[in-house]
Amino acid sequence: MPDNDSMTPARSFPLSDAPQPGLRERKKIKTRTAIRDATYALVREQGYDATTVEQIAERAEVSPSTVFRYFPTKEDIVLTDEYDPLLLAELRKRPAEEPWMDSLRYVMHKAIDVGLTEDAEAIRLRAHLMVQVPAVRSRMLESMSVTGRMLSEAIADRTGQDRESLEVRVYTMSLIGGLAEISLYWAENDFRDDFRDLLDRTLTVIEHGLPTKPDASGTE
Amino acid sequence: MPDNDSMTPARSFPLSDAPQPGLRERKKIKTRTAIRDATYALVREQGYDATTVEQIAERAEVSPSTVFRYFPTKEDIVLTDEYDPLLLAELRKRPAEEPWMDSLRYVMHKAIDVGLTEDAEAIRLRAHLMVQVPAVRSRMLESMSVTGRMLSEAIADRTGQDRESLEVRVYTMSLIGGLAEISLYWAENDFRDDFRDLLDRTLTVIEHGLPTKPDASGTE
DNA sequence: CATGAAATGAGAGTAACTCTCAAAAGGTAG
DNA sequence: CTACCTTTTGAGAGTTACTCTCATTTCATG
Repeated sequence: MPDNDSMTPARSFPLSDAPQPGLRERKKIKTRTAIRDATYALVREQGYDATTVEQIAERAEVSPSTVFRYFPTKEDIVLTDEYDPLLLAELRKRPAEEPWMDSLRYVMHKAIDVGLTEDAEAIRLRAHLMVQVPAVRSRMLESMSVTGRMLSEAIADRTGQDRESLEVRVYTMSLIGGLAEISLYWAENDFRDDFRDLLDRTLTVIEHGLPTKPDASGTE
Repeated sequence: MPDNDSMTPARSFPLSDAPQPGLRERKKIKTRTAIRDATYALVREQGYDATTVEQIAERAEVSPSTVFRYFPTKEDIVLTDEYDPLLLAELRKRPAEEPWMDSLRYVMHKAIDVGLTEDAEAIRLRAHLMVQVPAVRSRMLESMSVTGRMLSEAIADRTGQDRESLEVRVYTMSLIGGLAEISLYWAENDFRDDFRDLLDRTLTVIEHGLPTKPDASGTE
């Protein structure tokens, strides 16, 4: 642990219930963030492919075995986060009368605000790697589709559909696909756009489809 | 059934322009299909993970090096096909007045009809692997998103949007995500459904969004 | 402090790739 | 058919992500 925990500042809300369950658990969290921080640093220095797990282990001061004990794949070290369950919880908290899309918009905005203020650098790096490293992009899509499965349960409940219906599954995955594309677009355009704007435009497209003619009254 | 070309029957239309450019090219095609057929056979016998590239090479009677020369990754052996450019071409052939969704529906139907009569077994195996092997699923999404990039150009042209606009990209990827989900749904339900029905229902969802209430008048 | 459980490290092993270079086969001109 | 050039192939060594096992260390608890 050469430097401080700059990458993971104090959270404004708890991610799990138990605050300080014991020395063992605290150490595990420390190891986890140490591995992640080491990875981020090395990737920034050398790039993703040039960074080996051995190097990561060395800098994080753990053994390579331990790295794989904490993260199933190298890609997971970069892109795992803990926002998903949080997002789901927030979503279920929204009033049932609220139009579904409004709920989604609200929750996504909130998630972005939190993420962008807390882990701005990490989020950009992640989006950047998504563009550049196919393996990371793949894993991201995979991970998002897992999120999607949970999301589809929430959507099914809200819209009164069967959870396993094709319609819900397709709708959710199309949502996920669209959301994934935001990050790529954002990173490819050097993070110039406001992520919130991109999100709003994306949700509008998914809600209403493509405008048939180029829209001159848009935000851009 | 080990040897003949049962896996790749005579095509009802040409995939590339040059028919018989020479012995060299013909041999390459033969090697390519030999590797693919060997892979399919081995995967059916032992499963995907248990099948090594060495075994594939042995059965295809080539060296492991050659396998990697023809396919960049093991997953690509399973899921590479040549339908994409075909599909794009068909799409551009549709009359410009035709509503966009109708064009897409028509072309996808055609692709499914062709694929399902020519490579029915292979397509099922592929869908099955998509469900079971994460690496294959990831690679499929990746490959579909490449297709998506081409698709988005066609969509952009047809709808009069900029090719690089966020809207087109998001729309395309949401389409891709939805389409990918069909295969998963189909395979998870043991191929009981008619793929064409699933496709129609999927396109309807993408076009009109989720029905707010479970629809009793549907096809099911 | 002692005892049990969990986490770690060390090391061997697998398999998907990558790179290099020499041999073989296809294509072409005399 | 022979000679020559180009493309393709095979052999082999090397890298790295990832797995498994087992002994050792570290925390928790009575």
